[in-house]
Amino acid sequence: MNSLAYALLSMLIRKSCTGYELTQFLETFWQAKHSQIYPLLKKLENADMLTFVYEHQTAKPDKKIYTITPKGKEVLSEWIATKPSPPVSRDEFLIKAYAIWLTDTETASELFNERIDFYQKKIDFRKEKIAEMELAYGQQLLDPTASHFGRYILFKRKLKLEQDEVEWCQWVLSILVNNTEQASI
Amino acid sequence: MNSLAYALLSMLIRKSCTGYELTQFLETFWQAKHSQIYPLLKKLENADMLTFVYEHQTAKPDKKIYTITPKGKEVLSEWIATKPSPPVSRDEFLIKAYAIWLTDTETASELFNERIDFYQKKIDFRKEKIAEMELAYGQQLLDPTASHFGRYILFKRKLKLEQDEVEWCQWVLSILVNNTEQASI
DNA sequence: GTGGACATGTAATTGGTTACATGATTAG
DNA sequence: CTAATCATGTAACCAATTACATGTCCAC
Repeated sequence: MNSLAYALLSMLIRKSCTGYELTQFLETFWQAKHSQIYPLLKKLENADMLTFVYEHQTAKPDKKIYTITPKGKEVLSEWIATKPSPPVSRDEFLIKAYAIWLTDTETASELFNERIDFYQKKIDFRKEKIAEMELAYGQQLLDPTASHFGRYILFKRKLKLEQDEVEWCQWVLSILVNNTEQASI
Repeated sequence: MNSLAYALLSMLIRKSCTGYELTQFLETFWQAKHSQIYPLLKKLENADMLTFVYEHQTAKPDKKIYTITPKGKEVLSEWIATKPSPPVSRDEFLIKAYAIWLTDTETASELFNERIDFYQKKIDFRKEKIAEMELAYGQQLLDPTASHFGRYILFKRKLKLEQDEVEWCQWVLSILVNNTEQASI
């Protein structure tokens, strides 16, 4: 049982999903490719934590819809109370930012502008999803025992993070621009 | 050449270091254990991007002090201008936060309180380092061509991130507490 | 006609963690 | 006397990415 396994269980306890859906919606709190997810779902099924049914589709490939079992629920609930291992973040951009003094203003500005674009798209997506949730569930989102609570607080966290990233990039850009002006006087 | 290799080069271009030092100071923008770093330093040395000298120490093991070569500098500089791959973050706590509705208020509060402690320590450390930098280099930190610039902007970013994390945890805790009160009336 | 969404899987490789290994010094 | 810091390294294992593999439909 690795972290990804618990991540899958925590999504499936809210609603039954296909591996394809899990791959897409996992992004908020974990990242994994389908090549890691499909074998793991099979493993969890063998361990009696999941079951699945086929849904036949014409024109599209058949779906395998996975559902969590009582055993899966138990295993997940017990795990939540254990101490989480420290967060790991690996971001190539930060290496480049650290070494940004080696390059020219144009290259530096381009890097930061692309970073802004990248996060701006995330912000738009995030705001849309938050608005959808608030419209659909309203005050119920602030009930810690409701199944949408976790997703809601995570999206709020991510939005702040993404907005701060853009602000920070703009701050750095302002320094870069300011410096270029001074140099050309 | 993987991301870690560039992370090592970007540290070594600022000043020569031992593998041990690199392991410690890398934390801001990458994470790696010494078992990954030592073999990679050897590999970079074989590729003529690094050189090293032994520093004999009595009572402590000998040090290998690595220095970047002109080739290493060139390879690093060229890499900076290339498009960075998207950030990857894996945080077990977020899985637990997502599934927090499954547990009781006490367990949930403990998780969030421990998270606050974890980040508060980081904030203290970060503030100390920023203060040190500002004292030592002052306005020079805002010069994008100075070697401290990258480190400074990264620390500023990290501090904000860590402070926001604590604020968010406190917001969630306030919801949890508020809800417990209502339930017990 | 090309690329993307849908949908699932395996194989090969690289990246990263844990454990093994050594050894002196210092602080609690 | 136990744990932590300094200091470097290897081996075994697990986690994750990239590449291989298949097939239809729809939009541009």
